[in-house]
Amino acid sequence: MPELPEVETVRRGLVPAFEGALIEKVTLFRPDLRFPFPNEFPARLEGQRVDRLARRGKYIIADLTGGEHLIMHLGMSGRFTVLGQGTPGHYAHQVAGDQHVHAHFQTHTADGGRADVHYADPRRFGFMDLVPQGALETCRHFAGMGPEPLSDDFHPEGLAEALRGKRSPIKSALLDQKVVAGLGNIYVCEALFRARISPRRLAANVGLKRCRTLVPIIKAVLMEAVVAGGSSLRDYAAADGSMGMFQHHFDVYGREGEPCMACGGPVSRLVQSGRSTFFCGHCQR
DNA sequence: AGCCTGCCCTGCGAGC
DNA sequence: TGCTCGCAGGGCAGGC
Repeated sequence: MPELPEVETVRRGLVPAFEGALIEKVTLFRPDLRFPFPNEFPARLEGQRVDRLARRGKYIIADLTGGEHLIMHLGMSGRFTVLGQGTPGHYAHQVAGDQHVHAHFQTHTADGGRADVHYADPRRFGFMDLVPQGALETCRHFAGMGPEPLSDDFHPEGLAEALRGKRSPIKSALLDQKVVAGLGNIYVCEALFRARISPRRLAANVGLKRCRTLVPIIKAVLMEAVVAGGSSLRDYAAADGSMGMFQHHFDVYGREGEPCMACGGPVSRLVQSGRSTFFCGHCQR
């Protein structure tokens, strides 16, 4: 899954089941996702309470009372589903019928309710990890990660500085989580279109002036997408199973050959860093 | 040092 | 209908 808006939508969907909840039981249906689960993973979670469910870039972070942080990344196809106590039959059916259930959390929520949360990831690009208290910023997942795009830490001056001298195309630079956290292929394409900046433009040639345009646009695109519940293409759904809606608002993503919303010319596609870029060659310079 | 390519893995739709 | 191919929202190791 995906980019910041989708991860944020999933985080919000998990809050009722996780935040303030006691993790009673953890079951692993296989020993690994992309990487092996941490040693003694279920035992280190069971009996822990989740103080807070946060997000950093495309990661969801559960702060555990015992001190460790549970890091969750959904990769490309990871999906959390929250099932209430009232649907045990439904849950059993899903577990029996779904070959891709890789982890299952049973929680006792703060208001006395119970929830079953399961994580399934067909493509297994996702992973979970445990990080010691106080080591979040220095752990391998977050060391060097760029600012949160929706925070005040992300501003035109900072972006211009991060891009200075960079020889890669702006498209690739914005996908780099060290430049800014949480952006992925969809929202970079959309933001560059709105900013009328060519994805091929060298990052070094996106100076402060263009950053003053680009930064507010990145924030706007992400905020709109969060409000819409993210974008559902193939794998993504929120933790309650609902679909995001922002895919209906794409200007360029996935629209190769279709008319540009601004000039009516055809939307183009090219491959950069092995990924599809969608853009309007007429509007974006 | 920093950039790019290839790879991890499975599923799905398009095209034959 | 059934096969193969290309492609998919991410991140990392390795090579240059």
